[in-house]
Amino acid sequence: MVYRRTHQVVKRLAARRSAILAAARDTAAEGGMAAVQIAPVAVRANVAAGTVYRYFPSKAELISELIAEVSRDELAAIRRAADAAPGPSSALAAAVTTVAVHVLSQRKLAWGILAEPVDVDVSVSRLASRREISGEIAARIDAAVRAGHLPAQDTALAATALLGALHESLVGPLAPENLDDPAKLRDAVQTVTLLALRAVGVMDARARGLVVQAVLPAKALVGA
Amino acid sequence: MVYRRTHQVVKRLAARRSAILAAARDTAAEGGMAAVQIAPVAVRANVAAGTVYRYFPSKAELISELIAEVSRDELAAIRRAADAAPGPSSALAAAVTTVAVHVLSQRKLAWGILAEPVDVDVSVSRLASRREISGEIAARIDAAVRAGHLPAQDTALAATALLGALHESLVGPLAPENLDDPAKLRDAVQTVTLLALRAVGVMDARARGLVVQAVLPAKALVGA
DNA sequence: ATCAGCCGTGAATAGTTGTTCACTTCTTCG
DNA sequence: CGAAGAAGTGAACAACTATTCACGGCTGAT
Repeated sequence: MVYRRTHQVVKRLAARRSAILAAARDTAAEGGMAAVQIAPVAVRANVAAGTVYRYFPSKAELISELIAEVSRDELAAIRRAADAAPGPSSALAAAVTTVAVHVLSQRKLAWGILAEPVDVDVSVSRLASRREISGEIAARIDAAVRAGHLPAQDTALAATALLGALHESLVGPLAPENLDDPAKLRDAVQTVTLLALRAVGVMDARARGLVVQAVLPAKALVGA
Repeated sequence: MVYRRTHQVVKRLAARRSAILAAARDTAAEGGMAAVQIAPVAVRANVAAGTVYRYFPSKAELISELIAEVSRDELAAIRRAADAAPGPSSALAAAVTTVAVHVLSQRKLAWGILAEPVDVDVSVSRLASRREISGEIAARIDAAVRAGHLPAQDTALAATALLGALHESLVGPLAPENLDDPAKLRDAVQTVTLLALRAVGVMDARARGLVVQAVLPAKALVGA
């Protein structure tokens, strides 16, 4: 063999792969999943359509990786926020607020990742994505239950319900319109966080306190 | 003119139209929205593919009417259940339970109506459907707030969040598996109803009582 | 009975995109 | 430099279905 992959080439290949994924992500953030078609993504990544297939076996695989990537980022953010909280209830509040802020700051992308119709089958990766996030929330609920802050309950079902509430009310088709206004955005985040905390059994008065504390650090994340 | 539509013909045309819609509904209930293709629906309705287009200008229109029809039924059931309740809080509990029971008893259809990817654009009719149901729930929350049973809140946002929670936890991809078992089904309905009531501010103890009362009549609706 | 006009038909059409592949260009190493 | 092989290209292909439409049969008034 007179040709071997040199380190430089390996790096270039990895960079190109990332560029294609990034192009897909940007496209989805702008125009939703429907806009993520091979040809436009290829153009955006400065490659030919055929090149995309050197890196991803199919469009389904490309989108699956996109979903996985976004999901990873989301999960990391949730963990970071929750781990920084002083107690289990605060951690849960922080986790919920983080999800709310995240989906609001990238609404089209979130909608695409979560629910937008896609012409290829991405159900397994969407399922995995939901499972990860839901599992994390469930763990936080469980911690609060074990600490005696919440009544015993089916934490997995509760976590799923909370995420459904957040997504539907913030990025679903009935989501309020003017969420670009920072004040309205904060109100919406507070409102849904309050709903979520009460849903799992936090007393109204205590929930209101937790919400206020959770929203302060989360606001800083909006830019991230 | 030597031909005019006689009453008999008008009736036959209406019947055929209904048959096509019913075929579409059955198909969706069995195989989801993806299975609702013109050719299979036509076969099921005992007509040719072209005939479908004598009754519906496009597939999008057919599915839109399907969504509207299911939505109408759902709304009627919610109103019936809520109006039969003794007070505003019971009415809200009944409404929530009704939604839960309905989506569970026709999970594939519900998923198709609500969120399943469709190749044609049905966003407007889905939006209308959600608006109707959400509006009804919002009205019930509002009634409970005005009766002093709940704290003041953004009822529209709360209603949307509740529906999101119900749908995601009961028909979403993370919904529990063995909901065919009646006991498990009842547990799931009770759990999510409890979550929903607490979310809007019903005290835990009181919410548990409302749930029990609401689930009794709702169980009878499962067959409907 | 008969004919005008509507209803029903289903094979053919058309438009959309993911995917392929023969060919070109680039990279590595003797 | 030149050969070997990998990466990149993009036009052509394939598959899937909604939609069309020219034709045959049915319905209803005369």
